Amino acid sequence: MAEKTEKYDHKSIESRWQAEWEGNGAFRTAEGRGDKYYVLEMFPYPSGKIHMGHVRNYSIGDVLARFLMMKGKNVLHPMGWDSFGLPAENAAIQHGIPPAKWTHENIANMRTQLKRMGLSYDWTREVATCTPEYYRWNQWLFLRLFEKGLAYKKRSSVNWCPECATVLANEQVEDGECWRCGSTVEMKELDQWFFRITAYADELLEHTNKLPGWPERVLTMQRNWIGKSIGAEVDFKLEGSIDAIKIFTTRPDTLFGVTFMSLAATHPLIEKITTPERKSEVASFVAKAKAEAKNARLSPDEIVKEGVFTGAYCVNPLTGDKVPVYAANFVLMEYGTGAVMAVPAHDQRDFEFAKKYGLPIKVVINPQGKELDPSTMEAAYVEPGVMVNSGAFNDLPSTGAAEAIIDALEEQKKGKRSITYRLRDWGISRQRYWGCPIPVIYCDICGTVPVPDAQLPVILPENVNLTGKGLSPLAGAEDFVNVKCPNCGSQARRETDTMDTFVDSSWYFLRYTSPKNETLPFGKDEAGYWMPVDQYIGGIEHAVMHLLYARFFTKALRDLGLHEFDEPFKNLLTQGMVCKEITKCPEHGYLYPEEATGGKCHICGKAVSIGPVEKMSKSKKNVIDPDRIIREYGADTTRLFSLFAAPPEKDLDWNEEGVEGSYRFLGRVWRLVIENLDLLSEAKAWETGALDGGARELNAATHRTIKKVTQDIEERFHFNTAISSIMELVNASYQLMPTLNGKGSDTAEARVFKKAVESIVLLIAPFAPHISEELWSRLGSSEPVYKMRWPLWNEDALKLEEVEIPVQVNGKVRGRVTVAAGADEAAVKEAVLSDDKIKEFVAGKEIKKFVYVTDKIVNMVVA
RNA sequence: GCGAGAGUGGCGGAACUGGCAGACGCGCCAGACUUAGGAUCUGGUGGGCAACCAUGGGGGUUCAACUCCCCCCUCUCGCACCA
Repeated sequence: MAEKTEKYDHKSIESRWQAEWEGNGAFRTAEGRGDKYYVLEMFPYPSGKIHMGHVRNYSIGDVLARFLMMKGKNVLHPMGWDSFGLPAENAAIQHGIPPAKWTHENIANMRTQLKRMGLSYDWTREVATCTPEYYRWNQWLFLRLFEKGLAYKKRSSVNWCPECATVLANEQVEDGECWRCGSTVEMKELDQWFFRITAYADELLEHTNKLPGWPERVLTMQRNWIGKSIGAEVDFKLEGSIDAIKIFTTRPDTLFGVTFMSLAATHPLIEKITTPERKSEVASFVAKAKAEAKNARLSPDEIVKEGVFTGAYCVNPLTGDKVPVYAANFVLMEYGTGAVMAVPAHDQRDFEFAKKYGLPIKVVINPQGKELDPSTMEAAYVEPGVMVNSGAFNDLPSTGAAEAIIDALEEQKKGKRSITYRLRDWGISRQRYWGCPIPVIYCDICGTVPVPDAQLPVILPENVNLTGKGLSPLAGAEDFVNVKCPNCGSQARRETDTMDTFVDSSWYFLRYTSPKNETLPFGKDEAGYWMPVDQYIGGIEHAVMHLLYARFFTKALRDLGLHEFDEPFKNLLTQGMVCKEITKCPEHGYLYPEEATGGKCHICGKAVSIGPVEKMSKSKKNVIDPDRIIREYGADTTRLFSLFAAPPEKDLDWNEEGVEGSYRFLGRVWRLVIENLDLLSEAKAWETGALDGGARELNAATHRTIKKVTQDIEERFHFNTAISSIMELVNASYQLMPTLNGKGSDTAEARVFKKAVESIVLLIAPFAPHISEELWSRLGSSEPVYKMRWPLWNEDALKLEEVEIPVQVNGKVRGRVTVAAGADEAAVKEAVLSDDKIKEFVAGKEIKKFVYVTDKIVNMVVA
């Protein structure tokens, strides 16, 4: 071993194996049946470059996929592009690049980057949502939903920027202003297409209880978003009118405590019922409340509850009491019926409102064994209790009374049981160019006509003038708009809105199961085999929108007979953000690290502050370019660090020293093999048999590590601890190295060493696949690692002959004894009491208690 | 305000059903090999001179608590007048 050891050259190793995998179609999915596993990472928007969030996301997925392949599963691990969306349009407006060109270049770029990461995707299944091959099925599915009444058109209000003359998505409205030009956003009524997601509200809610593989907080967020409330609708007749105010309440038990009525400022009845003498006051209040509603930045308790009397009265259907009708700023038109029965004694908002305007407070529920006094109450009593002042319902527990009161209302036809959801139907119309055309034609004679299936896809035209101004860019594309009615043949117009891009991503996981299918969006058999996705991995930011839409689509498509399962994603892993400390100059703000060499700002020379750790973002100048890291340290190091630095669900704190540590570790593994290559290629790996000393220890460590890595990956996704245990085995292998010197390759030491090294190379394969392949082939295998079986551990090898037991006296470790593994208490007690160190602590005292946990610990209580 | 999650060395983080707190890595300190080391290998590294003290704080259960129970504090995320 005189000559210098060959260096770990990540560049040539990684490019060689990537070419190898690509050349022989290494990760092409097997079509055959078998024990399947579908690993899916959320597909990216092709912005042009991958970022660290992608690196982390795909590294997690790739560990799983490669691990499961080695475990013998039939793995589906696809990748694609969520490639419609506004950035492409902005690039066109700002730089004159056609969106299609921009997008496809970005895809090509990012695909190269992903390949450089060595990810085990089956690229033959790649999909891009902006291609007609994909979006024709978007259109096809739209038509099926339309036929079932699950897609419909209605007028609704949208965010409208008067300066840009265009509609904005909610996320493009910042503090009530246009993100692009800063002018105040208005609400505008427009015809919009909707998907009737509310038809599935109950099932979407119910099935959150059938997703044990999802994080609880995601399920909670979805439940809150759906927002089911069970209660009753009650009609309050208006005095001197045939009209009634319909309210929704979850507290029918408080119906006898109603002392006034609150309507949303935009409630249609307000104008009708306001008495002439109150008109001007009400009008100015409504105007003020509307203005306030736009500026929704304030938290609810910062907004003062205000209202105005309309002059009208309505009648409590059960008591016949006459109560005044108010318009109030805290009542939402979008929820329930836009009208609320006010019970100040038992609702905090109503309480505050009543106090402010001197309205009566009537107690109808008392806490058990207590009596509330309205004149001294300081807050509403919202808990259950005993009914009072409620006629026939007095003395009932309030929880039961609610049911009884609804029964009475239903009997008298004054109300009924009712369920309200917070969830609204999904508005999918977008007045944008770079999206999937909605396949509908408007004919003056036939009305709204769906495009016949045979005419799909409705191709998105490429020669469109994009200015960023005006409604729907497609409206100006004459060739596109003007069309013959498929029904009657007369001149007609195409729908010029495109679909929300969330439609595209609501079923892409199904398309992957048969991406080339030309007769259906996906084959029923293939979907039946591969679905559901066994493990879905992505960011928490999609907790509600994407994941709810995808669940809805899955259910709707099931009811269309396209497949037969209820839920798309069996297990969900939401990975944490990638963060880094920020560097800030007191005068020049955020700086890139290289702008602050030596802790000084490069402009003014002032001392900069480092920290705190925040999510990587361009504006904070704390981004790290994955390309650079991969170039300097290699894909294996980059992957390894992003998995080692933190468990996947937690935020990851990026630091370059840590990356170097991972690089050093791979170098250590490299040398472990290369420096001992002669011995390793001659020796046969140890299997079973009696061992002692260092060989026995290393063999036990090997099997312990196999067990730990296997369990950490498959049971807990604790990749960080899996990696750390491999590091321990590497350290242990180095410890045995000196004893190998000069010994033959057929000694037990050499053979155990070989077993340890082989195991290390196989165990790091899912994390650092390139170096693993390289070392595996150097060890003499003609078969690649990805075709190897994952190593198994032998429980017998884990068993120890002797164990060292810590001995506690009164809860403090005072010594240790070594006993035979599995020794009984009597034997251990004898060993403990004959130990000199322990004797000191026990001398002259009485042993009150002796606790022995087999092979673990001794604790004695002495006094 | 409501809901969820989290507080452990200088730092990232371990500790699975209660059983030696701080695995592994970073950083730091020493030694070896070297012309040299920012390469590599080896050893050390929670605090305190010690007894002891230490897992956000305070109580409790237990032979034994980062882990279980009660109260409080802080931070992050989500929802936010939902009737």
